Amino acid sequence: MREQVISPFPAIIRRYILEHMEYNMSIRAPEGFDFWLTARGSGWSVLAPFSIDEEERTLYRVLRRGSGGVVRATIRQEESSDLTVRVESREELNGTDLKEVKSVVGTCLMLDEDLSPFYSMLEGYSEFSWVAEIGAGRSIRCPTVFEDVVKTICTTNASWALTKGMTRRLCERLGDTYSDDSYSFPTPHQLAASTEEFMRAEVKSGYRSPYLVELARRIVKGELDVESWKKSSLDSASLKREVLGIKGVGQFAADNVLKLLGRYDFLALDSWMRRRFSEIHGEGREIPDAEIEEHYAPFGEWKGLVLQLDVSKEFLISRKR
DNA sequence: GCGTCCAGGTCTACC
DNA sequence: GGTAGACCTGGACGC
Repeated sequence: MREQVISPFPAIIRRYILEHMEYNMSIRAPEGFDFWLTARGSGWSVLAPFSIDEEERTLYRVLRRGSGGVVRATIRQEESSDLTVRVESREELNGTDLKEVKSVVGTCLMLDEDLSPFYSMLEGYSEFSWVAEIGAGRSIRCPTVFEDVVKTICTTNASWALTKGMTRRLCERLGDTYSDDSYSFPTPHQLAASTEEFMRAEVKSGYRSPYLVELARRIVKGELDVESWKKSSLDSASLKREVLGIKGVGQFAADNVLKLLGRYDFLALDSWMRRRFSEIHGEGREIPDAEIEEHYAPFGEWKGLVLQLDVSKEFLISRKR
């Protein structure tokens, strides 16, 4: 559908509107899936090239297709359970392109993840009955493991404002341009072609810069296949050892990457979680990690997710429709 | 406006 | 195996 718009915008904007194509699709969501709770409940949804509109309850994502073109997806959920996805592109898209976008959206929203075993396990814990009631437990992940790892490294030893700044500049400086203010996330090749000096000066990723460039270069050289982790047959402890092989990835970051791979065996404790746990369960006193570990041990392979929900309970319930 | 302090995880060297 | 110090940015705060 080509839009014909007569607008007061400057020429460059008007040309953009006249040239972009729009496609609308719907995606069947799993039973009880709450799109906005999932999108707003995850910090990932505000890290470029994701963005959200609180008023419209909309998630945006700029993405680079396998063939190289850049599109922007606008994702919402109306009253029905179906998700609506509007895809904007400056090139004509065919069925294969749209199928690719649909698949990426499914990956980002973890639509393929079955949480019913998790909800069944929680049935024995009345203090967590709210989790299944509101359909909590899902979050946003990136289209690639590479992007998830890069962003996780950008969260380490950084305030949230700094993390947001680093990821935004990564897209602006190294990604592909979709419009004046939206860019795709750089591919491993794009990041590998950068330098530590450029990253320090332009992305302001500081001492993380050599780690990020090295990660991308190892992937490009074929020394490291992080995408294979999605379907790895390794047990979580062995997979975690592999993740820890990336420079810049320590205990917290490795646990977080595993969570994004759908494995919740580890806690991914950061300073905010420790503080929240202390407020909720320790009357503000400092609590050793071993004690937190012990607290969630009964939840076994789900303990990381239970901790995450436990410390975010108020926020999640307040975001529920 | 400037300087100082602090928060935020990981790495490396050292014991 | 455990610990101390360095790494870097941006926000808060005091002057």
